[in-house]
Amino acid sequence: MSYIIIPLYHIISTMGKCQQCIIRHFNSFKSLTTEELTCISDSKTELTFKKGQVIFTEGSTINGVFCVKIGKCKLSKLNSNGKEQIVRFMKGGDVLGYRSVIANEPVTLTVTALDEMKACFIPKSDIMEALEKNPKFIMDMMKTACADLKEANMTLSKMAQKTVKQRLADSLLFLEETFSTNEDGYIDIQLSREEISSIIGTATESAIRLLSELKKEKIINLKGKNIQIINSSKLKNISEGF
Amino acid sequence: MSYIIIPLYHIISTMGKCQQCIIRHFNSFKSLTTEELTCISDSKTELTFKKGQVIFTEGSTINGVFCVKIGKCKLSKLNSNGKEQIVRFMKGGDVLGYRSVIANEPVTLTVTALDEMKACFIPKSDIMEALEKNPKFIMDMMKTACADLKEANMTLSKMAQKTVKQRLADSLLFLEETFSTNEDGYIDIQLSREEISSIIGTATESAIRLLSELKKEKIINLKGKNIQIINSSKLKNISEGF
DNA sequence: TTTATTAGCTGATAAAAATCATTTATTAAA
DNA sequence: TTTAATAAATGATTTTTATCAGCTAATAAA
Repeated sequence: MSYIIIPLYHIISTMGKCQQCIIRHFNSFKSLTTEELTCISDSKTELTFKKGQVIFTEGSTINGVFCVKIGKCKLSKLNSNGKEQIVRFMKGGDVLGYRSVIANEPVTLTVTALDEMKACFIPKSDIMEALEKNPKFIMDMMKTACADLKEANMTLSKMAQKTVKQRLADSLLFLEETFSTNEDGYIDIQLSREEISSIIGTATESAIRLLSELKKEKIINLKGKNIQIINSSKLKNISEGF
Repeated sequence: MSYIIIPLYHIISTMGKCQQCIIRHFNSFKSLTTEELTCISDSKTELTFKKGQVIFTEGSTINGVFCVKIGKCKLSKLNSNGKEQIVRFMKGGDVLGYRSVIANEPVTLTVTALDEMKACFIPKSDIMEALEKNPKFIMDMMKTACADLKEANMTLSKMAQKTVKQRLADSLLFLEETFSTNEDGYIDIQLSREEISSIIGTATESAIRLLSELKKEKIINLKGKNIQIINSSKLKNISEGF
């Protein structure tokens, strides 16, 4: 069993207080009492991760959860053939690693930063204590788990039943919905063609070909790694198989 | 929003007490106090479902959970193309509908009995009260949700990365592991070829063809709807892509 | 700046899987 | 039991998708 080692250079000297943190209002941590927040604030570690940096690897034991403040990351699984499968994304407000901490098991997914990320590492003991003592907190966490489960089931049935083109259309709509667009209208996430193919579970060449097709049909616009959805209703139709 | 209607004829006159029920030791209900069990026992409804009977449909609102005592059922989703996707199976000991009750949302899956089923319907109010008052119970439920989430993520990555043949091999191994074999060595679940294709997300003809192939290669044995795994290590190899 | 390396793209071909058509079993109904 | 309906099986064909090969563009290193 491997352990995660957090290098010292990640620890930022400028630590904020959890009590003043806005991010917590977007997740289960909103249910924590002032007392609990103070306790967590004292024991938390503020971390930064560079683009491409691995936060933890499949099989590792993590001794706490990561509350994502800013940035985006991918949660993926390495298959027996060596190909990566992206299972989901996380961004500011999401709590990383709660499943492993609650189940008291090693993590089953590898998490990699997709851009400059800031996250707070909160020790397992603090989380478990809050879960045991604060009924509102555990209920909130439970709802998060239920929402994640629903999402996973939906993705599963989409994956199994849709063609590659349908899945690509669906994923592009999902990415826009999840990460919004920047001032230029491009989806606010930068993914390589290989990563896009890892979301939809296809060969990189197929993903590239289908993206070019969608561009030719003027449904999307491509500019390097930037993707803009021009005709989202057409994309929705493709995703539904029409 | 549609509601579930439970016909009277389902209600069995011979109601057992939850306190004496063995099934509860296999799920979160083991954490309930005698007092809580008595309360649930008084308000529960014992139901039977015939093979093929729909327990609830995608989009319905359920006002409680189903504690499966005996029998098997499939949880599926109807896709836009009209094809069914089986997301998971449940059997004795499993709790059906907890996600919907906790999230306070309509169910997202359709549940259909695969054989003669017996289940206890426990009203939402009782479940919610127990969750709020019994920290051990909510923690147990939480662990169930986490286990389900882990499983869903694993299935997702398998679905996306494996070929149809690999998925079939994987599913057969999963079915044997989940439902064991009967005295004749056949997997103890009866599924139509269409249902098998709905697990792996493929055309029925493809599933049939690959099953025949596996039979020809003496890896499995087929006798109507009964399937026997003869060479599970070979099947494992196929599943892994070797 | 030049060179090396990686990522992205495109065509050709092979392999996998879906669809259509037909036949044969199996099960349900008359 | 006979007939009808449904499920399972198989062949032929088409479509989809993966793989291989080669090329260009973009990025990183010297």
